[in-house]
Amino acid sequence: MQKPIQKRSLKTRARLLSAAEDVVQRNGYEALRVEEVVQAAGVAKGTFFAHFHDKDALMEILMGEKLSACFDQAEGGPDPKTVSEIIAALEPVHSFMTSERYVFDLLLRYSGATGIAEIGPIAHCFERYFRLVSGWLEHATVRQDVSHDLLAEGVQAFSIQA
Amino acid sequence: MQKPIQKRSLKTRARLLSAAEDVVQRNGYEALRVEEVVQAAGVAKGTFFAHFHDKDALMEILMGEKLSACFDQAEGGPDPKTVSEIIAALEPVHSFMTSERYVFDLLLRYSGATGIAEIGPIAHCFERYFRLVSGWLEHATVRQDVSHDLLAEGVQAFSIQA
DNA sequence: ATCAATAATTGACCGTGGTCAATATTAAAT
DNA sequence: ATTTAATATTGACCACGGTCAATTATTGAT
Repeated sequence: MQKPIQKRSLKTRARLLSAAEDVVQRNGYEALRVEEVVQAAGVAKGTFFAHFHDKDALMEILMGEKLSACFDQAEGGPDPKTVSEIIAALEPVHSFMTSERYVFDLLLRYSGATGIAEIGPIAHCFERYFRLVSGWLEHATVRQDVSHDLLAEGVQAFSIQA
Repeated sequence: MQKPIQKRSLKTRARLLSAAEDVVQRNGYEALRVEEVVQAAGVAKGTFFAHFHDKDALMEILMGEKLSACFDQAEGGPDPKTVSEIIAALEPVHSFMTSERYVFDLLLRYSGATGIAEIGPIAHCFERYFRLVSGWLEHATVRQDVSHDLLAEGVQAFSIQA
């Protein structure tokens, strides 16, 4: 009993996302302007907000995709065995997280640590972060006196503080 | 060799702060509008930004004062000895932190965990949080296998996650 | 008291995120 | 092919944070 979606709508949404990626590529996340995106996509501003609840919602999608790509890469390679290997494997993720203050703040806000809000793409990525590290720790040469889950949680918390 | 401050300026600043407190009292932090504050204070909008770099700077001051008051109260009473007593003593702080999502997000952003920014009133409060809890833990009946500082840090991290 | 230097205030103006009634397009039913 | 109901798009408009050249008030020097 949900309203059917016209294919025109899907195309428009794809154009908006593609245009947004281009804009980010050029000037980074913080500098993105909705006006710029809709012009590049060739639609009116109102259309943007028919597809995304607000600017942050678009950002969540863009950053979620970027993070996912980082994790894909990290999962693709061989499992890191030592602490420094783990750090090296996570480097792309952390590099992205700290690339712009705006990015970091938004990631934190939607990480799921902060809230009631329904689970979004970024919170999903943080779960993946946790599972990935936890899995690595299981077969790595690290301290064995605490559970892997707790350590993974520690790594996550540390990465946020640092 | 710093520019002298006229007393008129101090009065204006005091009026702005007082007006802002009234506004918050009525409708909470999130709903505060700069326009409303300057009207209540009887000054022009430009004056506001001559006294505070941006809206967040005012919020930092207001929330910092509120937090400080909570800590004053917590420090005034007898030292809590058990975990549940500690939780009870910190209840006003945590209650305030979670009273509005906007408040929580802003506190987190200026907590000092996130950044390069120079230390402000909120980061100062978080330091106080740390020292206070660390001091309590020294004479409390809690696990002794890890340092008090580490435990205090854990409490702080926990309070942020929860 | 007058003047000069500078601190403080003003308010019209701007940029940008977000809204919504009006309009256009789609697609199913006949 | 028409009609019709639902979906998608439009763009003028608003709200609100922030800017800055122009103006006014203060203060110390003479």
